[in-house]
Amino acid sequence: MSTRLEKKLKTRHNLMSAALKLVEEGQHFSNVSIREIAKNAQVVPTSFYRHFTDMDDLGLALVDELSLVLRQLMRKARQEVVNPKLIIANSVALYVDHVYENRSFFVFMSQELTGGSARLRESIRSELLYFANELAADLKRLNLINHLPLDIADQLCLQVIMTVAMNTPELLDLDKGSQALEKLQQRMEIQLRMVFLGAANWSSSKN
Amino acid sequence: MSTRLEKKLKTRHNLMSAALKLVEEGQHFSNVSIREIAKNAQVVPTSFYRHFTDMDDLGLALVDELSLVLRQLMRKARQEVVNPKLIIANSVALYVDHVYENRSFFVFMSQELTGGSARLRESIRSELLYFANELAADLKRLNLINHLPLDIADQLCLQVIMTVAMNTPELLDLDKGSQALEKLQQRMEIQLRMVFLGAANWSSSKN
DNA sequence: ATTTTCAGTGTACAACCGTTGACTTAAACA
DNA sequence: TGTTTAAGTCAACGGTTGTACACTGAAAAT
Repeated sequence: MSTRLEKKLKTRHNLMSAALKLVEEGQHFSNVSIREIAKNAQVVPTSFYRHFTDMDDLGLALVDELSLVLRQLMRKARQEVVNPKLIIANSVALYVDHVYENRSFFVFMSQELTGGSARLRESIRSELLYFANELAADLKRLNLINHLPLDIADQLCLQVIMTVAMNTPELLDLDKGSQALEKLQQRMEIQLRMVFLGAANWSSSKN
Repeated sequence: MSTRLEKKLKTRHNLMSAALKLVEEGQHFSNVSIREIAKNAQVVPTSFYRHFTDMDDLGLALVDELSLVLRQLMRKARQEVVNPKLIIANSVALYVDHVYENRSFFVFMSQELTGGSARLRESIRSELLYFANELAADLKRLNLINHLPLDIADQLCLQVIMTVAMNTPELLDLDKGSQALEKLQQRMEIQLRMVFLGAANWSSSKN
């Protein structure tokens, strides 16, 4: 009924999902045990080693999946070509939605960006950097930052990504319909607008 | 030779230092065990409970000490009243120095800002918020942001703090004299200048 | 049809964990 | 001087951990 490879991949996926689930439930990734993961994946503990050498190994695999989640977000954003006037507010709303839809991934990312092993941190950072470059390409394509010097445009996009990432841990602590979330969302919009405004006025300043 | 209270406080301090040391050595705070801390503090494990009910309790005590470290930074910054033209570059350099001088605290703060228990996270966030308000008061006193609307000034200061905090994890991964550190420092300066520039041009924009 | 491969099983062990309760002993107190 | 207080000790518990090793059984390869 199912090939061996299919079964293996399925178990692998179950292990990763189990880890993610435990992280989403509040545990720190470095505190999740192999046995706990195996139990949640309905597999005996030693089976873990058939798929990953290490928890770090599993973490890196999760980062890879994370990149898919980010790419998916990018695609959603591209489809919603809107009035440039509202692009910031819309993008923030889109992001917030995406975070709630893929909560566990963003919990994992936020945690490991600052707390994980050196390799995991590095891995996530380079993922964000890649994402920033994608954003830069998109904004250029939409003629939104063409008037800026190239290095300033890149810097701007990196800062946008970092600003969003920086607000994510707090975002993850708030309930979906809450007033606090509304406030945070507004704050993100203001921060982004400030950054854009700063970039726009960069050349005209005496730097 | 020494009062009972002195001895107690000393042991308490040893426990906190031991925890901090283990965190600095690469472990995540939530992964540090009471026994390990006790061993490093040259005390029997059960002695831990004479001082803290919990690891969370110890964590909150560390946040309190952290606030002292931040206040100390603020004081240093106030003494260095410099040419406003260079204030950003100087402040960044000052901050970087302070981070290297109090490495373990900033490792702890970075970790727990995103990864710790809900209470710890909240505690550190409010610490940063307090710090942002202090900064706002100082900048107003120096007539550096007096021309801005009050809410924008506050928003600016919060964003400055968040920008610095956001870059700290990466800062902690770099060696003191390295070229990568130099680059990061420059990036922080640019980011801060962008934010200031954005705030300065806020009113004149159509918001 | 027979052999090989290998994902998943089961057992086992030594190390570590948090926390308990009863104890010692020296400083603080009356 | 005698009594109280409480920081630090000690032994012990039940539970969890990572991982080694030998195994099974069905899919894949021959």
